[in-house]
Amino acid sequence: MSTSEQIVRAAPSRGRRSARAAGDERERAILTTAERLLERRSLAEISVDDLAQGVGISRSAFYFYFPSKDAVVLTLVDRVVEQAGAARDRALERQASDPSAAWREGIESFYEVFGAHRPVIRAVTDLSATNSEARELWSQVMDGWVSQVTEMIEAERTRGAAPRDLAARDLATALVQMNERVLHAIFIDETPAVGERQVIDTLTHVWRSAIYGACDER
Amino acid sequence: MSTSEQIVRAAPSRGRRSARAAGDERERAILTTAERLLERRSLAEISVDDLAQGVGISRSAFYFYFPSKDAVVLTLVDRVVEQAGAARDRALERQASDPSAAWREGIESFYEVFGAHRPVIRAVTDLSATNSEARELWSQVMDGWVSQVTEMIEAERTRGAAPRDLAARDLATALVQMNERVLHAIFIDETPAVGERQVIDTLTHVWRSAIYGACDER
DNA sequence: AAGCCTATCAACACCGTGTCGAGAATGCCG
DNA sequence: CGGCATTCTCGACACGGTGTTGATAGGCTT
Repeated sequence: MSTSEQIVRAAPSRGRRSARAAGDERERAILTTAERLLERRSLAEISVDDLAQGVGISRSAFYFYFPSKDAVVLTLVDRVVEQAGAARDRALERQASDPSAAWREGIESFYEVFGAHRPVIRAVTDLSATNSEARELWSQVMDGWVSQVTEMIEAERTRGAAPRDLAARDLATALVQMNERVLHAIFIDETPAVGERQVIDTLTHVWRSAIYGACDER
Repeated sequence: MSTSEQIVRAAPSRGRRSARAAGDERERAILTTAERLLERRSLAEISVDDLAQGVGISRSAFYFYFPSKDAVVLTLVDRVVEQAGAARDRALERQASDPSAAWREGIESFYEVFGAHRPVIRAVTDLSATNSEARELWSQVMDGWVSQVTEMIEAERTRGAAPRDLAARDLATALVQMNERVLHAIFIDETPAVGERQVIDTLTHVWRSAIYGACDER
């Protein structure tokens, strides 16, 4: 806890050109408005004008703060990405002490990070249809999870607890993508979808059996 | 010439208002043009004008044949859906004779149906971001697969070959969605993605172990 | 007061969509 | 043949959304 970040990450620069100003408030207001609107409507149904009106400025004033609607979403996503990274690291630490429980906990954090920001998740996947930056950002997130899981699988194999039939990375990729897809379906109320009450059990079962189960018959 | 199909299938009606005409040819030309263009560019990068020019008619003439760009894609998808249904039924028949081989074969047909129409698949997922009809159509396809797989799992359980830990339908949903996501990633060259050579093995392994493996520890 | 940022907006140019009404082209029937 | 309907095509328009630009206002510094 006690996150004492004094230096703001010089990072992405998706927002306004210059830093520092009273209008920082406006910038944040745009972000929260976007998140609020995304709870009710899909990204495609939200115009720059909606965003501007939601904050009480004109459409063109919006462009002072963000170069486009997409940039707003990407900024929102950046935050979630950061949280996802933290959750991932926490899950890794846990593995050292209790490998068997780690899978379920990893899946749970996946669920929580995604679930806490459903509108943002929905927006970034929608955006990925048209925006390559969104695709790259998201694939970076996925890649982080996959690498993590690959390492974890390999650790279990080294320990002698898991068989070596498949390339660990392929297996990890399939499992992580399953989680993404299954949770996404739940969060946007698709049908068919796994029941939300059972989702953790279901995913955990598939993970465990796939990782520890031998590949008897080819 | 001599096109002697007098009764056109009363089917989907996505296309032109009236039936019957020499312009049937044009309608088909639009569809093949769309499929061709989708091989190079994403749906968002294709305008109605591109489609019209590709066929050699004016943009407004296009609207005589289809009410919108989306309708063209949906028509294309209808075909694939039909093929998917056929592949699905074939897989089911196979199960009766050899339950153990059926899983792999089912996954292979999934792979083939998807793979044979990559541009169309890409288009319908992109379209789902903005078009509810696309979402419904696709979820119908998924639901078909899930129901099929649920039955197959239950058959194996009745036979005493598979344990009953999880709700069969939840498990089936997770597995089918995994396939969708994993194959989709491969087909649109995402990273991370499972290696295309190993994908059938990887997916089959996860399916088998999840279906036949007991859920030892909760 | 002069000058410089920050912030705001109206007006404009642009692009893609979908509609409408005015006709060609084609074919059928009397 | 000539008249009429259906099929098809197009130019012109209205609309809605995006992103840019140039003019301007207010505040803070020096």
